[in-house]
Amino acid sequence: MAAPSDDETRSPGRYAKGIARRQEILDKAIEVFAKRGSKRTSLRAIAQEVGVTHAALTHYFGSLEELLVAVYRESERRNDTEHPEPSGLSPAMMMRVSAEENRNIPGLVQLYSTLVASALEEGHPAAYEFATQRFSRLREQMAERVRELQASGEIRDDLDAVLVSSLVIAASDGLQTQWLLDPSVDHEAALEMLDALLAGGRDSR
Amino acid sequence: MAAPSDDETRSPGRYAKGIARRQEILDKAIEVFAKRGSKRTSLRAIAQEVGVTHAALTHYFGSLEELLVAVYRESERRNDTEHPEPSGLSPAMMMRVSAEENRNIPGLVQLYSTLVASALEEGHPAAYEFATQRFSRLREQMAERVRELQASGEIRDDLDAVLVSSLVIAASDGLQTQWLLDPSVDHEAALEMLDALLAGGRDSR
DNA sequence: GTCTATACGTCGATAGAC
DNA sequence: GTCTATCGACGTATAGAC
Repeated sequence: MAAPSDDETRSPGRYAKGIARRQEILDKAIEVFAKRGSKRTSLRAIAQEVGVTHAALTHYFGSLEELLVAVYRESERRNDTEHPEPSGLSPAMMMRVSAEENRNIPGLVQLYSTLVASALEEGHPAAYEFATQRFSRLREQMAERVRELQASGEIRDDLDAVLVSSLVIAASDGLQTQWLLDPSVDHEAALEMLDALLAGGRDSR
Repeated sequence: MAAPSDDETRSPGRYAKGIARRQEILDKAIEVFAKRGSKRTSLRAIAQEVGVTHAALTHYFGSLEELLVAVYRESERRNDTEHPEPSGLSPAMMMRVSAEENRNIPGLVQLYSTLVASALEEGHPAAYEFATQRFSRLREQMAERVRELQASGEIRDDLDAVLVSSLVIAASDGLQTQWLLDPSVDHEAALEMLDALLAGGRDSR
């Protein structure tokens, strides 16, 4: 929220040429991820498809993990700008909409899971920073929305907004995992049920 | 559920000697995981601390991933036998109790996340089988418990038991992740809130 | 400033000796 | 049944061409 608009932590300088080239490489890297599934995520494989040497990737991104974070962040940013989120959504539907968009890009959901899992281990600062920032930003946004809906009576006002946010985000992430492993898991219905519970209605399904 | 009591998919034979040796190595591998954190999970590092060559580990377990699955399964099995789950728990509390026990073993939660993330990618059959089995077994157990509590009036009977189970498991997993990354996330309170919502009470917190 | 070429150490896996 | 030896691939680091 307080962060500047773009990620400049590893840009080779603030000159237009370098930034443009970095962006160009990042674009191609995203294409590679979108085209292939979750396979072939090694530095050398990405470099080969992008058309450069693997050393060029580390030159611009510092490490494989930072490249992966950049790919995910940029993909998410594009989703947000190309498909701006409709307003007035319930908490669970907010998560559901963005999750559906991510799912259109093959490999992106796997990339997200990999980054979060890496963040939990020691020695992965880039993944850790990505995951903590993502969750805290998401919780803030969601909590604000929850408070609005509590004010308008659409969510029970006896619930802590931050707790509700953590719960909804957790449910969305976890349900997506279960659904990917077993498509018979109806994650959409489960999120709708959660929404109904938060609203306090008895007519949930 | 229908599976035999032990995992024999990669045992070097059904002779007592080989199985005993495998178990012995597995015991030491678990000690290594319990002692260290999530670090040093390479085949060679584990082998060194166990006191064998890395080739010996692949001989008994086939691959690193299968060894990791065996370590997690055995740890979970010991938890279940040493600390049998109290009966009469609510769904969210069931997850909370077992999660707390897992958290006592350093590195086990990270191992779980790594296995699930691997399961989502192609080319990780051992992790995939582990994750799908775990989730489906957990959902079955939990759904049965939910139905009991619905019969006794402690959970709203207008909710689908399987959906509730998926939701509770997802919330538990996701909240644990958020809590590990940011301990200010009160995952216990969030799970209690979910329990209260499922019960239909307005006096949740 | 960009990028290639190259080398280093480690990885998981495998083959074959004992 | 367990070892040594070896393989190809990995991420990373560095030197130097342009």
